[in-house]
Amino acid sequence: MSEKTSPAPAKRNTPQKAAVKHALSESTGFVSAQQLHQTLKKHGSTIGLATVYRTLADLAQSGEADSLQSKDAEVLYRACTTSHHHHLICRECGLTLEIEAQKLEKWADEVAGEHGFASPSHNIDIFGICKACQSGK
Amino acid sequence: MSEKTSPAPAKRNTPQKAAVKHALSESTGFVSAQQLHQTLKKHGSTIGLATVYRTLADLAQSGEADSLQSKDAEVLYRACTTSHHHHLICRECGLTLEIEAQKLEKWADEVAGEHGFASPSHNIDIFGICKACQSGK
DNA sequence: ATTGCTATTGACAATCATTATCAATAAGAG
DNA sequence: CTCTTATTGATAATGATTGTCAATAGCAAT
Repeated sequence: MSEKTSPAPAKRNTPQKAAVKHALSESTGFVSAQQLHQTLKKHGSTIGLATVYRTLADLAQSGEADSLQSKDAEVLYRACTTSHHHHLICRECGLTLEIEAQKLEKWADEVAGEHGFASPSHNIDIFGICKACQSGK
Repeated sequence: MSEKTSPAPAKRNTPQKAAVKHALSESTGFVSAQQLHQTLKKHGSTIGLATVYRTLADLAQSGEADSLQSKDAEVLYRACTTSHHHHLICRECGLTLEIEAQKLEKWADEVAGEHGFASPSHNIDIFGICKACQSGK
């Protein structure tokens, strides 16, 4: 051990990362790493599956993407604005709308505080069947 | 095919199911199927892992247990009252408190309705560090 | 209490998403 | 251009969950 606590990895820009970002921004709803990998390959990319996973994890950590768990125990990602928000997701087609809810943020933090919980965070997602899927069916 | 849509499986009462229910009710927070299986075996049970999974899935479906996905992509279960509610969960020790929030239920359904989404449902969980874990640390 | 039907069980194999490994490659600084 | 090392990609490994299937055991009828 020398002195610093963080070795400062020094990130590099690669065409793979750009490709993942682009593919993610193209998607309308939440997509899995597997799906994204398929899409990328379909478009001619030779990107590796592991790289897609790594890049998505990075994006999620840096706040450039949102992630949530599907029923099937897979993680879904979606490009997003950096501000905090929640989602209204169609169970049929995956259409996703971003929802702002200052009241909720406040409510959640209050509930945590009332019970003596520190560092509150929360998970709020609403699901339903969107208009298109209701009529189209 | 005869006439009914559902062959009505006709559930049976077995000591295994009772054991799982009991073990689940003993747990204070959320536990995984794997954990529960370990616990049961530690107490002398010879129950199979698959049976634990099956029983938990049944309990979750019948509303006798709540389930949620952990970060590690595993499903956690917890015995609960049959009424709808949410959770305040300690990230450290797993301590879980049930939260009632009529306002929230209403809010979620309204948001869905405003955007034309039918059959609304939601996923709301609050996380934090409980008092004990804050001081004990 | 005994019998018969079949839901249930448990050991094990099979899936499937995700992560770790590691040699080869290619950013980016000098 | 050269060197350092972050990054990549093919593949193996992991780990939770589900499927398979013969053996077992509820439970309703006898």
